[in-house]
Amino acid sequence: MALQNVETRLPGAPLNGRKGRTALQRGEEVMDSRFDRRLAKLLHHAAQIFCEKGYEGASMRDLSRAAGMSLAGLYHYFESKEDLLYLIQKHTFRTIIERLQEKLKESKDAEERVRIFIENHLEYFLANKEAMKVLTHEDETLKNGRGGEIRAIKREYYKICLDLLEELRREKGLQFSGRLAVLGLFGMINWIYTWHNPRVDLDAGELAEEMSNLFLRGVLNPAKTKRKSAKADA
Amino acid sequence: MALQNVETRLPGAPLNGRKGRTALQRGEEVMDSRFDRRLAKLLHHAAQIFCEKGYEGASMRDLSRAAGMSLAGLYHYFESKEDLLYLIQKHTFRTIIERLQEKLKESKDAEERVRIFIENHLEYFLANKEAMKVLTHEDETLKNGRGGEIRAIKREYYKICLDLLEELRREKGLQFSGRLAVLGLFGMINWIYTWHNPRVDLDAGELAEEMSNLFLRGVLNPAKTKRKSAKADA
DNA sequence: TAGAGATTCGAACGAACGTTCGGTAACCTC
DNA sequence: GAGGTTACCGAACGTTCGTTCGAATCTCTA
Repeated sequence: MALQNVETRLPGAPLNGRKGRTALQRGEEVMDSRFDRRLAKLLHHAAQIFCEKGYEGASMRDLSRAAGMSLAGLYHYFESKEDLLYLIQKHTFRTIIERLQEKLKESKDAEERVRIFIENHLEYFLANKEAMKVLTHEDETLKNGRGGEIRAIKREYYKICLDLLEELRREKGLQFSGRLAVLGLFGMINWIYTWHNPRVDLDAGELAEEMSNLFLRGVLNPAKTKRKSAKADA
Repeated sequence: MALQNVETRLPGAPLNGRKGRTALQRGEEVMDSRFDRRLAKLLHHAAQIFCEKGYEGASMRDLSRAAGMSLAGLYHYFESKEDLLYLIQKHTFRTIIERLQEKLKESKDAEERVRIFIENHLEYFLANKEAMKVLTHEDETLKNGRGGEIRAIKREYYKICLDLLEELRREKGLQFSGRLAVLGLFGMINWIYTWHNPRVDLDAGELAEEMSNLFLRGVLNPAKTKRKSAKADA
């Protein structure tokens, strides 16, 4: 799995060099070259720093220190700080979607598939806390081209969840707003980075079950309660 | 309602000046002086800018431009950029808690009180979107003294919500984790700033009712569903 | 209306920022 | 082991940052 953008950048002719690609390839496939592996480590360090200080608050010098590489040396691996954030977000998002689609193949039951969605999200979230915080916390940071691309992936993820919920609604003959349900669910599961403490809180699997129960009971049960008016209408 | 910290700063001897307070007071009470009113407007402009660009990404020059005041002039009203964020967060938090406690006096019914909590939160949230985004998005930005003070108010707010839910649980004889329920609820209602569009989405009251229903059904209904194992255990 | 304090400003400070450049060392291939 | 590419670095560039300072103006009271 090569992290970099294959079409536009190859090891051997990596960044601003427009001097003809001398591609380090085997057969047709770009390999996990040393370049790729080093870049992956840099992205990991960068995610930790962006997580801790925020994108704007973190400096390239912080990353240089954490990665044990000179400031100038970093720019061999990506073309700008913005590009760095883009690479982190894209890789994180694509991976979580990829894993989800793999797991969704395991069930055809609508409710079960929603549970798979939640469990996949939380599992990846808690195993990659830093990157996932960067993904959710800095989701308006990127602008224009790179921002648009990330936003497109986000819509894709949203759409998957919406489809799962509407499938459930159809199957059980329920009535609820898909949009509201998706966004309510996203709120619950994305908010976790603000509070989860592995020493105190449940692990991913247990948390996923609890949150699935909470959410699904809320969605599945008929709307029996009517709002009591606190004041008599005047 | 004076915005500033009365004990440490008064109009007339406002900031770095330690030259003896000549307090502009009437009777015992500090008034909404011109100083207070101008400060309130600055906080409003600052909230908009912090909301748009983030705390770190926003510059004092941005604020100077938006407020139509010189860069140096700003420092007559607060002592630093960090103080500015602190004043915004403190005022916002204190106001939402104050209003909540006022409204909670109107009902003794446990479920109704939870609904009041949600409605109050969403009402204030949507009416003060910028300040509330700054409150939630920059909640780890402040450190040390000022950060500790804000975190204390946040715990207070958390505790109010937790007590409401445990009151509900006791009254209805239910079983659920209060912590998980509070944080799940907070996720749903705080996440809103990332998606709410007033031209498309429900208004505060309707949204509060929908979210209350979703959440309360999830909490009130018995845990009937057992997790179906997707794979037979191997 | 004189004077004291509140308010505002232009200009500048040092520090930190993202990025670039020319060069050196390490590596791989033949 | 020569030659070309990859990997990396020290030093610096130009810009922007938060903040300060002394002076000018405005406002209110006595």
